[in-house]
Amino acid sequence: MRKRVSMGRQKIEIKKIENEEARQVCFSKRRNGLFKKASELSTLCGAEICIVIFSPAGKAFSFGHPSVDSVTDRFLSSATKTNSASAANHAVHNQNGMKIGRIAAGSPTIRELSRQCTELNGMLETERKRREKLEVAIVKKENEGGFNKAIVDGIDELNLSELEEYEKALLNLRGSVAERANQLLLEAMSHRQLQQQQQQGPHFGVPVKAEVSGVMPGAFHTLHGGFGFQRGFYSSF
Amino acid sequence: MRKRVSMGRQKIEIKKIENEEARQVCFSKRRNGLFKKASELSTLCGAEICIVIFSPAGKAFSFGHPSVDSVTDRFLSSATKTNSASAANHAVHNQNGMKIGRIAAGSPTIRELSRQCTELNGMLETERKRREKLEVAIVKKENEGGFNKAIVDGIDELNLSELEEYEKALLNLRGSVAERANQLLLEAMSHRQLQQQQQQGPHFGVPVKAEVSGVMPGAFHTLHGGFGFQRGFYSSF
DNA sequence: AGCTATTTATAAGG
DNA sequence: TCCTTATAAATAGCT
Repeated sequence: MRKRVSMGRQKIEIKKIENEEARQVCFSKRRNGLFKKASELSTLCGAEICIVIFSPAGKAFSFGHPSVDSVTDRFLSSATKTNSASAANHAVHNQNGMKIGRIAAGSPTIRELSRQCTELNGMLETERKRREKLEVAIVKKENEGGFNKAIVDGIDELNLSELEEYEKALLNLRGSVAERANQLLLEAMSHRQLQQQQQQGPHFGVPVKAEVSGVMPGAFHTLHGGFGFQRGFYSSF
Repeated sequence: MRKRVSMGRQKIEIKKIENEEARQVCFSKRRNGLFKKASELSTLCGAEICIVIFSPAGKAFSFGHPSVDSVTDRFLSSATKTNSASAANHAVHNQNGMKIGRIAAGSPTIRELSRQCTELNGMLETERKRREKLEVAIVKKENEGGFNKAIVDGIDELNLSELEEYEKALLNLRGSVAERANQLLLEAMSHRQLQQQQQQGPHFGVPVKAEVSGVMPGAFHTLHGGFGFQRGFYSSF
C-alpha cells in the first residue's frame, strides 16, 4: 500500500476564507468552474446566461451567452411594463440571497434611456436653432431701422437736424401707410362683393411676416452625437 | 453482488439536449447548481456576483450578491471611462464564448445613459429659459417700437386694422418728435440769448409710451422629470 | 500551474 | 418536482 501523496479534497465550511492567498486561488478555480458550468448550461439547454463577478480585489469578470450585452438588455427591457412599485413585486430569495422567479415588473431599459437621450438631443437641437433665430432677429432689429432704435432708447438722444430728418421720414411713412390702407380697403370691398357667403370676419389674408433668417454671430455646436456601445476586456490568463 | 438499481450518472456530451422534458429537467438542476456555486463563491471569497438566466421558454432567473442591481450597476458604471472604440479593446473568449478578463474600456451604462439624460434635460432647460428671455425681449422691442418693425419688413404685409393702428402710432411718434425738436430749439435759443423769449410752439405732449409688459404668449413646460429604477420578480416556486 | 484523494454535482430512473 | 443510486466532475490541500 503506497503512501498517500495527497490528502485529497477536504470538506470545507462555506464561510469566508481568511487567508488571502488561499482565497485568491479559490476564487480563480471556482470562477472558472462557474463559467464552465454556465457555458454547459447554455449549450445543453439553449439558455441565455450572463454572469458578472467582481473579485475581492475589485477586478470584474464576465461571462455571457450569446453576450453579456444581449442578456442584460433582454433582462432589462423584458421588464418594462409597469413603471413603479406596483403589485406583483414578490421577491423570493433563498437563504443565500438568491432570487429566482419570473420577471413581472418594470425597469428602465438601456434602449429606453438611449431613446430618451436621442429624443432629448433632438429637442435640444430644435431649441438651439430656435434660439439662434431669435438672436439673429434681435441683432437685426437693433441694427436695422436707423431711427427706430431711437424710439426704444428714447428720442432724447437725437440732435436737432436728426430730429427734423426723422420727422420727415415719419411723414413719408405715414403717407405710405395711408395709401396702403386705402388699397386694402378697396380690396376688401371687392372681396366681399364677390364672395358673400364666406362669413369670416374682416380678415384680409395679409399676415404679418416676421420670418428672420441668417447665420448666427455666436457659434453653437452639438455636444452629443450618438452613443457608442462597447465593452472591452483583456485577458487575465 | 446486488443487482444494479441505477446506472448512475452517465457521461454526457455537451450539446443541445433535444428531448424537451429532459432539457427542462437538466435546466432546473443545473440552474440550481450554478446558483449554489455562485453563492458559495461569493461567501468563500467575498466576491460580488450577478447571474441572469433566460430559460429556453423565456423565463428569467437571477441571482445576485449583494444584489443583481448593485452588481449590474457597479459593472456598468465601472466601465465608463473611454467613450468610443479606443485602444485596449482586447476581447478574449475561450472556445465556448466565455469572456474573461479585467474590464478595460467603456460601455454604455444605465447610469451613464441616465446621467446623459439628466445632463441633456438640464441643457434643454437652460436653452428654454434662454429662449424665453429672448422672446420676451423681442416682444418688448416690438411693443416699444410700436409698428416700426413694419418699416423694415414693408408695410405691404400689414392688414387693415394693423395699418390703422400703425398710422396712429406714427402720429403719436411725430408728436414726440416735434416736441423734442421744440425743446431742443428752446435750449439752443436760451443758450444763445439768456432765455429771453419763452415762446412755445405747438405742444403736442404725446410721448411715445414704451409699453412693456411681461408675460409670454407661449407656455413652455418641462417634459422629463427623473428616471426611476425598479425591478420586480415573483416566485416561480 | 499540476496532482490526487475526496467531495460534490448530476444523469437516469422512479 | 423530489428521491435514489452510481458515477462524472469539481476542487482542497499540496508541491
